[in-house]
Amino acid sequence: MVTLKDLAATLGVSVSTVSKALKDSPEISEDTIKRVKKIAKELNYRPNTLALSLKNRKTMTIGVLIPDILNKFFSKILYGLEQEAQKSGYQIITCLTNESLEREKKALDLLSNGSVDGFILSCARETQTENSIDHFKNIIDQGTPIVMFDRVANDVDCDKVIMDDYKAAYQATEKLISEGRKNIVLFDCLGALSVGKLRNLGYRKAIEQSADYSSKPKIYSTSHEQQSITGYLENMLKNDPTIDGLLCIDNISGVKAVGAAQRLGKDIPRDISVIGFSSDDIYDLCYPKLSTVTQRAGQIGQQSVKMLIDRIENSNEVKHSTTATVNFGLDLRGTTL
Amino acid sequence: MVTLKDLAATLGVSVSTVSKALKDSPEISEDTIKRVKKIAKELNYRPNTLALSLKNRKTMTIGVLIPDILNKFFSKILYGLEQEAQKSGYQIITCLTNESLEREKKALDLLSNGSVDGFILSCARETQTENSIDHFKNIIDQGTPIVMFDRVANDVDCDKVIMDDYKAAYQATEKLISEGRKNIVLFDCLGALSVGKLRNLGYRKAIEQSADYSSKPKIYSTSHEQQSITGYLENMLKNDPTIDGLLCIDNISGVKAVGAAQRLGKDIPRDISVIGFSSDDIYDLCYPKLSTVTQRAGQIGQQSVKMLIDRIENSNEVKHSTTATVNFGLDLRGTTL
DNA sequence: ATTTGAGTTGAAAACGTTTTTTTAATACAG
DNA sequence: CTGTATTAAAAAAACGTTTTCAACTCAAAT
Repeated sequence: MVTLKDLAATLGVSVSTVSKALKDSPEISEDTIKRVKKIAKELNYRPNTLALSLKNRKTMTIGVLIPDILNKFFSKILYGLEQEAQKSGYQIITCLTNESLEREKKALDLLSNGSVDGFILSCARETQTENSIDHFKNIIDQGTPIVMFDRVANDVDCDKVIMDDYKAAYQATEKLISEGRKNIVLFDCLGALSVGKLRNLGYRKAIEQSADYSSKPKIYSTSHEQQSITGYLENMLKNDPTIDGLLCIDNISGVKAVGAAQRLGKDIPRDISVIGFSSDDIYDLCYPKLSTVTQRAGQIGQQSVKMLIDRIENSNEVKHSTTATVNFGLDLRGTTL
Repeated sequence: MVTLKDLAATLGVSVSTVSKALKDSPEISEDTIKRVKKIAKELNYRPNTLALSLKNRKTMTIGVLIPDILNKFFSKILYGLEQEAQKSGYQIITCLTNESLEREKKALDLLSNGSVDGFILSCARETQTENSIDHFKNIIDQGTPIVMFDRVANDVDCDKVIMDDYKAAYQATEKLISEGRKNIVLFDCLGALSVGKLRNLGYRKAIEQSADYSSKPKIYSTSHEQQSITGYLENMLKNDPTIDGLLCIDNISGVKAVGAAQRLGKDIPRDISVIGFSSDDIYDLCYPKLSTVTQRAGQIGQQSVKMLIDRIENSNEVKHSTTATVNFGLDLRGTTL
């Protein structure tokens, strides 16, 4: 690593002269500037980011906490975050919390000592189950801004980016009702996740509000172990054979449900309509293609970065927290009428 | 941010005393140590990582370059990397190169000024197409170690972690031959990727070497646009109706092929056997479940971290580059006999 | 009473920057 | 000539650490 000192030494001038020359300071003579730049290029000098960050108390780095990188929704988010951060010259340092509260705390702790200018995060499952929020509050009190997305903690005062999960489930359910379905079921393997609750609520509301629909809301739920989902769905469809509408509120079970129904000899979408939630290209993995509520993951990421950078770069202004809502899509493909 | 200076000021001692006290130096009296630690805890002092890195010329950070985070193989790798890095107290800073050579160069450039202790990367598609390697060599010459995984550049002298793609394709093909298949096709949408070439080679070799198999190798290839793959596969199976064995060498088209074959009225695995490549749980998204060559992505990640940290922490020793080969699995599920 | 030395503490340098303050040298006006 | 601008460069301080070395205090040993 070649430093200013090295340049100064080879040229026989002082470090400060070199530093100024490299930024075209008017204090330095044209000639010196030229010489300095020449040698800097020759020796491939590049300023040490660490030293700069230390000096400026600004790292141009965003800490990102992702609960589950294996979930495509989150990898898409990460993609959006990266894209947008890069535009403004920010780096991203990613920590995978793996749905664990402890790891979330650790990650926050590790980075909140000057390593990052702010955080963008989605709460770990455990964090939401236990409704733990003090660790967030500490960071914020300490002056480091946080933007939460998707799985947000309502009781923490910070900027948030969400999708209108309530409305999405509501509209998807409405669609099923409008098809004349009589036994519309919500399948939930999201556990205590905030988004799951909202989707449940939206479904219920749509069912209860509809004049054309006489049955009660009916929710099947199971824990989030992916392995058994296929089996669970098959049993569900076997034991409750009049199900003719199915809203799957997680990322993947829509596709599995289509397969399960077909194996039971059901014709899709004649006998049963299926709508999934997805940020994925997974809809193409069954036939007919899955109709989905589409989460605009990329947009959520972009929006989060914008809000965080705004906070960081205007940290002097006081401005109370805002919540941005990113639009969802209701993409009707082959599994609905 | 509370610093040593702050602690020193509140206690009326010097900064050096505080520093030493916090690390239980025998130079410092028991009493002082106690007082220092107490106040440090009270004020929630945490050492500034930036300052430490600058001082120690060691960042405990690994730069990771991922070509495509939307590819589950890579997200699994990232997961493995994180897990393993954490064990040794290393941070990971991720850059998504998005398959672009230019972004790969930029990322390397950005981080190779003291921000990271080493790199772990898989080459961008463009890098492999253009066979560009100088940017890697520069980094290495400069003294920063690189570990490459999966998509490696043969002409760069550095540690590498790969799967035996050649052998994997060979064995998968052998399996199809041993079923008595007569028209075994390889479907390739991997373009110029190094791993794709190896898989092609393995397939060819198995076909050509087999005494029981009379046809020539037959390879269908298309560009890597995911959208059209389903259609392409359907056409392929329609136009070449005697295909009875199919080796799909990318992550996703195996599932699509199963669907396509079924839509053409073929019974799987009676009429046609399908084997995919995967690091994914995607095998469960068709029925019967997809037989796959399984890439142990997590292991690849772990191994990469181990090798890099070994390099970093023993940078004094000269030791020539090694290539680790991580085992693959041949998981026969429902789409083979 | 002086020396030795152990036990504590503090000062200073270093890591690589930027920026403010000083210094030195030259040019010009009175 | 003297004093004052002007210019160009260097020195020093700062960011937050760690570490080496110096300094001081007090008691024990001579």
